[in-house]
Amino acid sequence: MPELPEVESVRRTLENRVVGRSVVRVRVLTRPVVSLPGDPASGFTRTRTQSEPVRLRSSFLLARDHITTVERLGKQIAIVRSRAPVVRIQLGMTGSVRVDDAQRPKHTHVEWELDDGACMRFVDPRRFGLVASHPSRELLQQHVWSMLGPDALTIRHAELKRACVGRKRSIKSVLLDQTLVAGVGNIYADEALFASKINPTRDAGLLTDLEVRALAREIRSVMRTAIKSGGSTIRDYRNADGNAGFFQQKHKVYGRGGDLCTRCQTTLQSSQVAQRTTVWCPRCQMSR
DNA sequence: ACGATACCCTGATGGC
DNA sequence: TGCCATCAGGGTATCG
Repeated sequence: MPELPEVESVRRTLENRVVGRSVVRVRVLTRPVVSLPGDPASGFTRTRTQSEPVRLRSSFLLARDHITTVERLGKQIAIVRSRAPVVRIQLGMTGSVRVDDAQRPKHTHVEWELDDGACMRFVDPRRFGLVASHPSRELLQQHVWSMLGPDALTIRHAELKRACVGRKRSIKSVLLDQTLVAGVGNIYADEALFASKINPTRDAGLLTDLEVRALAREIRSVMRTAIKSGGSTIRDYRNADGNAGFFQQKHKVYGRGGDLCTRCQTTLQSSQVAQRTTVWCPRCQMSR
C-alpha cells in the first residue's frame, strides 16, 4: 500500500482534477467495500454482510455541492464538499483512485461521473480498501480522524514522545500503529529507523530523548523526500493520474535484506518484527 | 497493554 | 503448462 507519501501523491493529483467539480452520478459495483452512514459499524470498518441491491441516497457524494477540498490524514483521504456529506477513502494494500482511465479497469468498485465529463474510480484488487460516507467534515473528525495519531509528515518531537512514553512494545510496532502515529507503514518505518540509527526491536518506552527527537526528524524527512519522488511503486501503486512513483530506488533498507548497508557495508538483516518483515543494519542500528 | 493469530482478498513469483 | 506454497505497501477482531 500506499503509505503516507503515496496517499499524499494521490491527494495532490486528485485535488487538481476534482476540486470545483460536482458529481453527476455514482455507481457502486462492489457493495462490501462501501460503508454508508447507518450501516452497522460504519466508522473504521467496512460492512461485509450487505447483500441487498445497491440503492444509494442522493446524499452519497452526489451532485448539489461542488467539491471544495481534498484532505488527508495519515493514509486516509477525504473528499470534502461544504454542505453535503464527505467521502473518506482508505486505499488498503492495493487500492487506487484514478481519474479518466480509457476504460473501466478490472476491480473497479466505485465510479463517480463528474460534471466536466471526467470519471473518477476507486480500484482495489485485494479489496482491503474502503470508501465511506460521513454526514459532515465535523463528524468525520469526531468519529474517525480523532482516533488517529499525529500526521507523520509534520510530527513533532513532543508528539512522538507522547506516543512512545511508558510503552512496553517495540518502536516498530508503535510506528505502525495508526492510532499513535498516522501515515507510517512498513516501508517508511524501516527507512526512518535506519536513518535515525535505531533498532526496530528497541522498546519504545526506553528510547532516549535524543533518539526520539532524531526519529521524529527522520520520519518527517523521509516522508517529505518520498513525496517529492511521487512515492514508492513496489508493484501496482499509481497516483490519480496513473503515474508510478520512483522513491523505491532510494530505499536504504526496505526490500534489501541480505544486501549491504549503504553506510557501513554490513549485511542487512531481515526478520519479523511486529509481525511484519523488517530490515535493518545490525551495525548501524545496535539493539542495546 | 501487548503480542500472536486468524481473517479479509487477489496476484505475482518461484520451485517442482 | 500447471499446481502449490509463499509473499505482499493495511487493518480489524479475538484470545491469552
